Amino acid sequence: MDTPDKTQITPSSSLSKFEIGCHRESRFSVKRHHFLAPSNSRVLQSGNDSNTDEGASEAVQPSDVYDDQVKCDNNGSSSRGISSDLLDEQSNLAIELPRTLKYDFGSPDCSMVPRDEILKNTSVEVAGEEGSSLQCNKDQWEERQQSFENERDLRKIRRIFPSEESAGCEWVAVVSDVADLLTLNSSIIYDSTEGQDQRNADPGTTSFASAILQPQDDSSNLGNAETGDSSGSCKQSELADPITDQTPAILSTCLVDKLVVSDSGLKKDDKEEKCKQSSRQRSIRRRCLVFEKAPGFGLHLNSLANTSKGQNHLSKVTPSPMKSGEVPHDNKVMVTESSPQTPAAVGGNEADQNSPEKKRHFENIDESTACKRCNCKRSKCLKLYCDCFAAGLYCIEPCSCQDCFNKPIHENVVLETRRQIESRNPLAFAPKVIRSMDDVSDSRGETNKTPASARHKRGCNCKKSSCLKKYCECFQGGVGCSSNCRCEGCKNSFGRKDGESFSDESEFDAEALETSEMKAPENSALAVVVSKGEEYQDLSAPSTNTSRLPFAYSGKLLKSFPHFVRSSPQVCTTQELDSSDLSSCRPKFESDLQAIPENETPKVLKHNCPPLALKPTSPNCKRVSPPHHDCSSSTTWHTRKLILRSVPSFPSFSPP
DNA sequence: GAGTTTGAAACT
DNA sequence: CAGTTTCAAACTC
Repeated sequence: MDTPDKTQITPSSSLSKFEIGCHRESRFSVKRHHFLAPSNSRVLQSGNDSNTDEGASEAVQPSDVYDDQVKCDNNGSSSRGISSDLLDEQSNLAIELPRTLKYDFGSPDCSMVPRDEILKNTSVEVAGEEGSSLQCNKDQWEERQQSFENERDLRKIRRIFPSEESAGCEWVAVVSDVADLLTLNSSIIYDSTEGQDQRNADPGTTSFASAILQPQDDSSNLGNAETGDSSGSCKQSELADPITDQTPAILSTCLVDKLVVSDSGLKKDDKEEKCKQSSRQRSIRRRCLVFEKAPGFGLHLNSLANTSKGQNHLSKVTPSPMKSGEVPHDNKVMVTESSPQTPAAVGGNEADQNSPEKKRHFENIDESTACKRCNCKRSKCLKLYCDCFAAGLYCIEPCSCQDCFNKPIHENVVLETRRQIESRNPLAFAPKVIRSMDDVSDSRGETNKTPASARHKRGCNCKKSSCLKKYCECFQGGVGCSSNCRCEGCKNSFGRKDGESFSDESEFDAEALETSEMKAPENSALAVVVSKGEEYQDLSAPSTNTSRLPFAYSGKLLKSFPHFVRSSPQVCTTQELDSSDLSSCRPKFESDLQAIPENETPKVLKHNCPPLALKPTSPNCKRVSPPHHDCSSSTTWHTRKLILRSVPSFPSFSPP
């Protein structure tokens, strides 16, 4: 039998430890995924050498993770397969144990003494009976699943679990509390974790997240089906603890376990069933995590613009449907995420929303447009031609691109390409549209109707479209043209640039605007940065500032949310933001959002934090409101939040 | 769905 | 920096 030796485990153990401190969300997801892989057996051997830092980095290498991910996917033994019905109870146990052990073990500050004991016991038993092989391929894994010895191991493990449940209640509760804290108030995340969270969105995280999404369609469905009617509590945990999904696996796991453990009324069989469900639920959680991460990058309209006109702002933020790996939970997740404080917002239709079809119906989203996806054929999605790439997002299955390299598995290529592009144009990946409250009264004397004087970063160069079609980036972004534009015959309904005038203002309003409303910003692929005061004011007072953009972001759709790619960090304080020169400053501002120095409160937060409204008080409170008037604010806000947390510079592996 | 138009991005 | 080419989205039919 293939049993990893402890030396191999060691790194993992120390790794987990490290991860908890520095890369909670993502790393954990990564690890967990690992565990689901056939080769996860090695985890079982996680010995006590948690002190061994050596090799930790190696184990943490995103590339490694991705590689594993790829392997898993390729050999058909993805987490999906394991977490699904294919495995019996024992399998689930075998899988869960490592996961639990690892995290528990690695968690330095987690009061899991009981589990340490368990770990030791488990480690000894499992490792002792099994061989010392370092590798465990699928076949071996399967064989192992069938072996009597393995069953015996599992039985032993099972014997451990019961006591663990009770013994672990304490730490579970602790962790769960933490998770709750994380969930209850997004702002706490910043306050309490500061630098840590900043690292959450390292490339590895997002990349990995992206990677794990695709193969989970089945499990997704499974989970959906199961949670849809059988585990209301589970769903609640997901809905009520959106952040938890991003939190370390231990948190998620704990929560799940908590559900089981806390349910004293359950019989053993019920608990076992719960246990199985837990593993499946974890799969769901991973997906959730993915989605949370996905929209993290920048305020691209890809993410913002697609808010529904209707009541359903929640759904608007819904990540685009994942192709084959479709994750029906995406909507739910996003909803949860977008309005963590308002479960009621979704609670009412929770069950219904779990159904993709019903959710879509609920969302009232045009399927065909709800998911914007690229269709690159020759750029390999590694050029700005690609909307996904340009938006700092990974392509996902819904994309129809060919020879796409903009995927997590090609992370290095993507990052390198991005680096090169940024070297040429530091603002290449910066949001294209800047919105500033201060800019309301256009000092340039432009006849602009765009609320809050949103402006395209570079301006357009339209010649024939009269800036009335989506060919025009200004129009597409729902902003008026400015002096930065070199357009000819500008008739931008959002505001024409200098020197351009409408022969008939009424015509403008009635026709151009109407046309705009029908076509423009719905699927805007442009990125938007809300700067300075408006960032908050506009958000909190959606109906006022956006009056001029009746349709600006009322688009029904949301571009898909391929996973964002970390953007290079830039530094800029909001103080540097001068309303008169937002264009030049924007990048810096953006960087504040995207790249928060580790262990340091982002300046943007220090200076503008107030509003940061990081403390959404009401579900309906419109925090960030891109132009659309609907309630997507909370969602948008969430996006902002994610940005702050998830666009860190390269993670620092230096211990705190 | 195929073909055309358009303008940004990339290239020279 | 300007001109040209490439590219993919937007648009039209």
